[in-house]
Amino acid sequence: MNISEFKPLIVQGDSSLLLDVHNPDFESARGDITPFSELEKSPEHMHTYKITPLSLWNAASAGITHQEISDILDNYSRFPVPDNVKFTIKDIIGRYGKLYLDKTQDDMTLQLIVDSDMIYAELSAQKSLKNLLRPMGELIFQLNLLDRGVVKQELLKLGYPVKDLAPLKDGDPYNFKFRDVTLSGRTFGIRDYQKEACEAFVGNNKPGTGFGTLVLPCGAGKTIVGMNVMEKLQTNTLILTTNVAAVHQWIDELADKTDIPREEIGEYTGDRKVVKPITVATYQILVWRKDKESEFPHFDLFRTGNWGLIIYDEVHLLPAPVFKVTAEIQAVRRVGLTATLIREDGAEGDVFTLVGPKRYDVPWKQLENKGWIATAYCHEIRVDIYEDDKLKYAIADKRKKFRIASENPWKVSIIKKLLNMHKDDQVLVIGQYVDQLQEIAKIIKAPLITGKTPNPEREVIFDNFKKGIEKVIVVSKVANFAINLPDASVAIQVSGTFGSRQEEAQRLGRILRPKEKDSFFYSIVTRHTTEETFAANRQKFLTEQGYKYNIEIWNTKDLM
DNA sequence: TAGACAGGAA
DNA sequence: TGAAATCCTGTCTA
Repeated sequence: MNISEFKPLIVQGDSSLLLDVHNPDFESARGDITPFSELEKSPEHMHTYKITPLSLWNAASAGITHQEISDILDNYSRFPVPDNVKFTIKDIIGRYGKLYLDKTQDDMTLQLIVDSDMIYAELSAQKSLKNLLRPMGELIFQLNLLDRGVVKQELLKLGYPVKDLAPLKDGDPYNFKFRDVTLSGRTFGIRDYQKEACEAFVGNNKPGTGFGTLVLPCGAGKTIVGMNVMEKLQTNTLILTTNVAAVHQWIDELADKTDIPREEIGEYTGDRKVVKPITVATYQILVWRKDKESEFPHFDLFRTGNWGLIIYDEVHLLPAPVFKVTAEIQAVRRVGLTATLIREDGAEGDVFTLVGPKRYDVPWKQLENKGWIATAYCHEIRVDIYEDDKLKYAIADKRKKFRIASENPWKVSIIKKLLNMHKDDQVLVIGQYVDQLQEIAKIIKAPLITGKTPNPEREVIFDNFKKGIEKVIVVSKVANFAINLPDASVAIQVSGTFGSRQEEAQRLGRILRPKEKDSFFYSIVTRHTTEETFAANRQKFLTEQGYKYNIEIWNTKDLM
């Protein structure tokens, strides 16, 4: 028998990759292929990855060559890698850098340089580019400075990623230093991977660097990485976040760990509109407008202030109108921070072109191995549908079905059992429907926090939880947003959004912080219902990060 | 000046 | 596919 029959990977002609989960080389193969492919399906025996143009260009922008990718595939492939796959990889990777943007003599235009007559002809004939690109001959197009982002977007749609070498403008300088000892009295140091992420972004100021996206797990200190970038660039910075609590957290962290005086940090939100050399704003205030027809009154924030750097926190949530402004201001250095580049609206391409390609990514497992985040065990518990719901389920439409399955009363019994197993741990019970959570909270006698819970009340509950007076709290979708939610080591998910991968990632992230202790993540799902399918989709992201879901079927007889 | 709350948005 | 949370503005009250 040929030894290659035992290799873990099957490369198919349609650029999909099948990876054998039970193979001894599974882990190393997964680590090697994720930089240039995306996980599509992760059932128990075979995982499917897909090589897409975007995944290849992200790899290319990180400096991976087509030869390296082919070698990785050859190395793990059970059968000879189809020639057309290798050819496609070479072709697509080769497109990265074929087109590039550069400066011209004057300040109002840029030039797009292509490397072949064919592409020149193709782009000249493109309707969508007619008003944007002016053919100048000798493989050069001219474009207006303001169209820089739109042109890049259009070209990506046509399958040509543009390498942007046109110079970035410098903002006003702003000098500050990190503190050795923080205001709160802790010694402060930047971790190795945080430094690496920062360096991958800054790129020694070479042309084609100074914009990009950094992917780091929840709890890995994205704020620190952002501040590190600021410290390298020493310039006026605009920081954009998803909510006011995050705005305050950025301000507190900056005041705590750098010598920037508080009065030089501006808060630009619904409450306060203060612009300072360092300004933190929400996305929502930027996209606010009176009605659909009027202008965005707060967009001026981008143009005033002479920013040398814009930080897009949680870039996977960046709203569509902000992409538009970002397209306009392509000359400003910008960094996107996120735990996952997946967008449920599929706008990854816009992030790639307008904010910038992925420059850095660490698998969660790697940080776990190094001890920066807790070791987590994930379990999916499947239980039968409640007898009384069977008929209702059968005749319900799709959305009702999901709700009935989500609110399966057996789940409460399972929660009780799990709480018994984790008597000494701090536990979060997380769910999607307030009605269901109210009932659970009543039965297990634990406090409930939903969006309606007033802030002072939340504080009290959080405080009791931190002190250990309260061992369990029940939380609704606030768990996805509230950054002041205390650390726990066990999370029980009773229901979740229709297959949202980033939600699952967020929720697991909730229990990764207490690193001295192992963490447990339970997801309770009703058997043989639509909930199973959505749960499988939710888990994809975590599977990609190397987490293994233990699937258990719990018998209802044991729950009575 | 601060807060509480309603209403609309995405 | 739907429910829930959040944000911003404007208005009212003290």
